[in-house]
Amino acid sequence: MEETLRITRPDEAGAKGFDKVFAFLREQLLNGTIRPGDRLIAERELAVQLGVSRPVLREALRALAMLGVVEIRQGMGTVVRRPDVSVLGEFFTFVLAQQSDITDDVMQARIAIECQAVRLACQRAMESDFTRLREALARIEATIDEPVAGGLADFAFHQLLVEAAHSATLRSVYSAISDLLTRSHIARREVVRVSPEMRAHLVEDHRRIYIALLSRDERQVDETLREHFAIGHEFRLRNAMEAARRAPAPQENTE
Amino acid sequence: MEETLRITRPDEAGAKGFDKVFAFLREQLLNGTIRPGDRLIAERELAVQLGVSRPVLREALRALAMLGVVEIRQGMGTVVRRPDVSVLGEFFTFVLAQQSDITDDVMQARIAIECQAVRLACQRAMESDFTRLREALARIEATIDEPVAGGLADFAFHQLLVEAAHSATLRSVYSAISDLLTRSHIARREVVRVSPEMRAHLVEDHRRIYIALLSRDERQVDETLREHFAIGHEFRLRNAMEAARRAPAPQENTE
DNA sequence: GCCATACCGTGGTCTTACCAGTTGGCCCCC
DNA sequence: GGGGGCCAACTGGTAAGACCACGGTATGGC
Repeated sequence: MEETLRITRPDEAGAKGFDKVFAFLREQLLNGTIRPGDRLIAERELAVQLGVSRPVLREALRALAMLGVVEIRQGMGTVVRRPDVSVLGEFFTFVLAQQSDITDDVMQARIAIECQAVRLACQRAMESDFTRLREALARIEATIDEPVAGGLADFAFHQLLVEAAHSATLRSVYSAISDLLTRSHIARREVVRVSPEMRAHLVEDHRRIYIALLSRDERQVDETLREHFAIGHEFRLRNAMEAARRAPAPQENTE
Repeated sequence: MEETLRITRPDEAGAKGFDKVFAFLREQLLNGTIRPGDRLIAERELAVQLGVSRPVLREALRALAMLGVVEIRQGMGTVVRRPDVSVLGEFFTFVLAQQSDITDDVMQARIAIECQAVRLACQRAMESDFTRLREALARIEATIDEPVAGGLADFAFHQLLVEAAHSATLRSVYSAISDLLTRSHIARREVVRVSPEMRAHLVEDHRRIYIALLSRDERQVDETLREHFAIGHEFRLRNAMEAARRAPAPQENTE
């Protein structure tokens, strides 16, 4: 599999050019050799040190900038950033532009994170978490008749569930995922009205989750949450069928 | 805010160079003017048409490639891709890498993904998935005495569990996470030996997961998997305490 | 008719030069 | 002596032209 190895082995790994540079920087960033806030050395010098031309180095830097790992500013230099979820906006825009059916798949990841989060929350949730959850519950109840505000309240509640786990990783992954789901909701805002029975059910459903979390029983809260998602899914399917002729449009305000 | 507009307005929007090119391609892609599967015109010609140099155009193309929107292949040309969630893996790798005490926290995300994956797998797993799981199981058994190979076999099994869910999103997130965990394992490879009783248990534990998946009972397979993780966690803690004086070093080969 | 080779188009890279913001120091003027 | 403006030396941003490496295709010999 090893191809005829090059005579002019430049310096290190088999990769060359862009791949080499990208891999190098990636490694430095992941290893912590280069840390957020650091300022990279100048492009010209860095290019020499890595044994590549400046354009190639710039390609790699642009790629990293696209991932939000570094920030390039003219005259200032290139500094390492701590990437946050804001970068995902660019990406999700492209994803949603072409495949709208991805939401179902992403939803699976959301359920995964959220269910694990509530389990963790059973161990780690503090009084302040419960307080905020109660407030969110009240807001869900108060905005039950408003499609937009109701959806936001709903989302806020679930967000707080994840916060209660006090896990930075779960929080990061979840926010990225929920960002995508939120965008898709907004994108297809040909709102299907929420039936009155459904509204009452929504409040009760979230309250049950809250109660389950209060008991700090991992299994119970997990299952309660899964039921909530299952019902939301079923409801979404029903709506999709009813409104099948104008668009495959779910509504917002279900979970 | 509009700065003193340039006399040499090149052609269109206020942006110039990279930004102009990126915005142009972005627009074309989102508008559907360029669709997935299409092949972009050659770099040289495209650069001329856009009124920029080739390196700049290449920077933009690399950026898009990083987002998974296009795929650049030497000799073939640049083709538009249907972006999928696989890009998230690259992103999460960077995001999660820079949170301080990764492993424990990331492990929670891993459990989250894997447990959801096996649940989905209960619905979607095909015969081929089971076949590969059986093979992985055999490999675990065969390499039970080899620390490195054993760890790989262990990892492969869990990887296959996620594959069986047939969810691109779960797969992407999982690969990013497991990549990080693998790194941390390698980083602290002052291997603590796996006790003999533990070895026998390992094989049996994975077999139980496989059996549970065979039954396609979501609850059961979820719980079996969680037990597996819990035992691995406990074992890791015990080892950490035993070897407390030289480093907080878990071993590889537990889960 | 088949296979090997040369050709052509593609991305991949290098080189060199110059343009454009930022910064900081130096000098001149007040 | 102090303050403000100018200039120089950074930094990244862009341009042009050449060449290399890879893939497919066409064309030649066999």
